[in-house]
Amino acid sequence: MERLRFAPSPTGPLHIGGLRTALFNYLYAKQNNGKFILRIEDTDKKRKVNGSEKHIIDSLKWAEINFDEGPLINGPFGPYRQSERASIYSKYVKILLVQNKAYYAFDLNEDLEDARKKKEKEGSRFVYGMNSRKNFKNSLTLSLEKTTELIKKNVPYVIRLKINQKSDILCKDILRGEVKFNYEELEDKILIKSDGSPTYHFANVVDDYLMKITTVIRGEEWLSSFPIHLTLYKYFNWVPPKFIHLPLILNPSGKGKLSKRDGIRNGYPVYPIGWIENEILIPGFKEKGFTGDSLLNYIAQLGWSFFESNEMCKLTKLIKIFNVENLQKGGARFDYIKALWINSKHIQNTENKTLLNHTSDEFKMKIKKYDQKTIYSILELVKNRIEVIPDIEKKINLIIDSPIGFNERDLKKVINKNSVPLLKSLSTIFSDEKNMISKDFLITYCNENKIKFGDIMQLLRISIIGELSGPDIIEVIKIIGLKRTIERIDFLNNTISNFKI
RNA sequence: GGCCCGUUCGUCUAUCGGUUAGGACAUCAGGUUUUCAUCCUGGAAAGAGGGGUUCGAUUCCCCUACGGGCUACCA
Repeated sequence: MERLRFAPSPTGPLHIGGLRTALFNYLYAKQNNGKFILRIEDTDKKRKVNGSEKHIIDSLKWAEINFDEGPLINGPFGPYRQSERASIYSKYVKILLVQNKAYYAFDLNEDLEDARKKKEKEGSRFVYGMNSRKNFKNSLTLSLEKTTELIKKNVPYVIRLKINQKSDILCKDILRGEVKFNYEELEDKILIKSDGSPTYHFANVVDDYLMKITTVIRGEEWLSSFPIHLTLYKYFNWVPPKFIHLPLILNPSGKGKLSKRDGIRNGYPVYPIGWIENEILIPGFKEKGFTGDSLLNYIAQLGWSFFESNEMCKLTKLIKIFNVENLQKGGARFDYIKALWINSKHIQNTENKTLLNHTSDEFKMKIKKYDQKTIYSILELVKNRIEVIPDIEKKINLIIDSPIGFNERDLKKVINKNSVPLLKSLSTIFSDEKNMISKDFLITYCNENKIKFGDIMQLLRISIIGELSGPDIIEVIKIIGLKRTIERIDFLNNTISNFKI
């Protein structure tokens, strides 16, 4: 059975790059009737951010990416927070230590820093590895007695992975084929930090093994540490899972990974749901009026494609059609305009009842006064003008509320010295019960009285909704009724009568 | 700088050696409409550059350029 995981660090809010990784893992798992696991990689206490784990879980929940095992719900391979698995890591690192595949290192940070700076001056990179570790203070250079003594004296130490082979290492990625690295350039990565906590590399591999992960789908930023991870599998004699390194989501300019700063600067969201920072809310896609389905639909097409690129897909369909073969290798730039377009398409394909469910409680109360048929017909009338969720209320309100004021620019455009008499006669003909108000009726009326049809329609439109653009005004009149139409015509007339033209 | 990954219209992408290089968003023009939006029709728009391999390369290989990732006791 396939078992996949999403393993974020709670160092801040989840962003859509992470959400996409979660999505692909989820799709692959579900497509194969497998399990999707959420594991919180909170090994770095210093970088842990309050509320982050909640944001991750809430975001997944909002997008309806449900995990089968994870914190809160648990499962057979828990705990699912790495901070709660300390004893496991120390048990496994001992195995490496005993087998001489890992070693203690007592170096001071300053010494390492100096070595780094020195190498940097020479124009190269410092690597704590097979060619340099002899110059440092570790259990490979110190005698056994000295090492035990230092440990006994509580001198801080880290445990490093020992890489000793002088050859290439071939790392197999399903998407990219075999990627070649050289062991000599690899660092003796720290496995256990001086505070006893594991680093990502170690905890991640141990947990993937223990949690029986079969396929790892993660971001390309992990490709360079891929050989370290495979070495760990080899040292433990474990069969590694399959690996897929996803291309990154780039910011719209293509310069660098999509980041929070870009989003704030350019006014688009980067988080699925909002995140509060310094007491201000950074809106997410949810707050901007996206549905979970449309966000998922959009990000699924960043770095992956399927035949009908213009087809709107819900999560259930994505599960069916997802395939690894169509994964892209190059980074994909984020395009908010396209995301917005997909959202509007999703909304327009959604049935009225569901759409109304998305509105505020206040609004739901408000529309209770109207019968359902009326509200549905209004919604049908305005549906193709809805791009984000808040538009639903806005567009319906435009019709059921009387305009509080008029758009001044539009008003100036249509009002002239004929407007007052025209409005008066409109008020009169709308009041006459004998008249069956329809488009044809108005056209005939215009022809008989030598009035431009457009003039009448524009006056009607601005009196009823307060501006010059909007849905079919005859339909609006049918919905709101003649009585209110007349009220609105009269109201406009009164308003402009006091106007200097 | 080093190591790794990548590169098809402005953007997301299709093409698994032979295509008038297709679609979508955006854009432009036209049509429908009382307006705007929707919708419909159409246009402009791409294989980074240079070498190979091949009867034939966007596709395979090499070099260069450009972009990205990594380069922490961060993940």
